[in-house]
Amino acid sequence: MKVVQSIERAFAILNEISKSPAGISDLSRSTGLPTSTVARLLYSLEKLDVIEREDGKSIYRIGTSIVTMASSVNPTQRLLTAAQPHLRGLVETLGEAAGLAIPAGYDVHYIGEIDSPHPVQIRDWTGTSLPMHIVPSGIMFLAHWPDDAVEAFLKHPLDRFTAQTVISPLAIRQRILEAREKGYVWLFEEFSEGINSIAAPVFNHTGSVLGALHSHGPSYRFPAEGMEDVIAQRVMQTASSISEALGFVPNQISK
Amino acid sequence: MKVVQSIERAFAILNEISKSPAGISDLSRSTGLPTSTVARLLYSLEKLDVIEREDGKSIYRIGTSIVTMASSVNPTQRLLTAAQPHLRGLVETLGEAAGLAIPAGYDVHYIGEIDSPHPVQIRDWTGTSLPMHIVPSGIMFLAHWPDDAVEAFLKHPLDRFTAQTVISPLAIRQRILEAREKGYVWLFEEFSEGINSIAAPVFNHTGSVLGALHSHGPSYRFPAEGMEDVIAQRVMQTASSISEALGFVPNQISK
DNA sequence: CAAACCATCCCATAACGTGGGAAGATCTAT
DNA sequence: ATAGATCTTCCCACGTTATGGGATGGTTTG
Repeated sequence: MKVVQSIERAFAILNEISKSPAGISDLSRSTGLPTSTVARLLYSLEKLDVIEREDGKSIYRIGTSIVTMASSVNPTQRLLTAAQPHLRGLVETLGEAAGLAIPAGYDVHYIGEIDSPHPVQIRDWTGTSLPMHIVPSGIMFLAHWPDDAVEAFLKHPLDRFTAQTVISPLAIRQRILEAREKGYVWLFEEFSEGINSIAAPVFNHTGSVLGALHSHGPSYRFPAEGMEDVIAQRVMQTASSISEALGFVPNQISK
Repeated sequence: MKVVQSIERAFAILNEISKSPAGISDLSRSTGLPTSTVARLLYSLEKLDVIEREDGKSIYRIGTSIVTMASSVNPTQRLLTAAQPHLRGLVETLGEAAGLAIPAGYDVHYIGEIDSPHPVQIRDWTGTSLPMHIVPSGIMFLAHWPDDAVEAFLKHPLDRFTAQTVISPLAIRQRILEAREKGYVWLFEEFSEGINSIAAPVFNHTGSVLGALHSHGPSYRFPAEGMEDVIAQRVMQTASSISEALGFVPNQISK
């Protein structure tokens, strides 16, 4: 089937406008369309509240209807969709499960995962929640909280899950600093004996932490000897790609 | 000029989808368009990343390109545009200046105003900032902060601007409670001798406070004898209309 | 003050979107 | 399991509808 021409053109124009507001002839040049065509499309879009302009002026910008539509999308849903292909890629290169989590109070909530191809694999945690201090995604979330919020967290009871679970506020603070600096965290058998895992943060377009990407596997094979750093790089890189897919611009200079 | 048919139809479909994701025949029914037409438009929109669907399924929902476009709009800009007609209306009915402000740290930042038609009028504060405790918009912002944030605010030095300025933490706490309950605040000559003002909050689509609407005038005529409540109602009503224009749904039931 | 630029409007032309309908896919009820 | 109901996808002849050249008038620039 063929894409309807006028719609394709309308969205070409919209994309230009969203990059930076512009007038008819600017848009005619940037899209390569005749001015009369651009004028007609702009007229239509304006009538439909898709774009707007200052009363007299003829500089068009994105209008209310776009914002309204966008506000109807569930951020979690969006994270999942945007991340899907990247998750797949990560699972393929690592050979281990990879998934996504979002913060929910003092817990980490698992929202999606792609399982490892290995016959020996970790169960899928999707839909469940775990305390922040026992999983790397949680440490990553804490690392992006203001200090007083972290202190409040450290004051509430911190359960021990395995012999390795770190529950000392001092050690957790240290670990948070390290997470901030490195951009990832490894946790070894702190939630469950025999499971190691790593996580890196995913940012939304405003630069705040929307969720975390993690990968985990049985400790006998994950991470493979001396591969901690290589894996960390891959995970961070994948997390960055997801952030970018969500509109996050790295090294953003706030205006 | 005439609105381009396919574009009009495409956005009719998009609006339906943003209300709730749907398939071809649902949309055909809700828009009154032939299924083949809907199918073609959906195909086009999907190719352009305006809508998306789960791999196999055919339930369409709003896609990345819409969200990306929307994320490019400056919330303050949007507030100003959406509020414009409502501000005008308020100035007309009250006969006094009305404007908008947003929170900025412990200050209130004035972003726009429409002046009173009176020859005797207050200067336009657009672009300037004032401490929260001396203007009603500021009290309104404080009223929507969590208690511990308010306490932190009250601990920092609170300057006196006029003989009437309330700087006692106790009195400000009281005033905040009243603001929460009533949904508006009057302040009488607390920022400057001879100026009275009132403010009400404006919410965004998530229900958080985006800014505040205020109106002010010379104290010798504003508010007119016994009109405090009537004016308050008008201001609150206008603020609500602006909130709704921004996608805020009153009495929202979170799902 | 002229030249360059821009938004808007008009209209003849045919390209393009349209929608009926068929075929295939999927779901539902018994 | 099976038939019917319902849905999505595909095709194609038709003519409605989008198109773009160009003219007009307004605005900015040098």
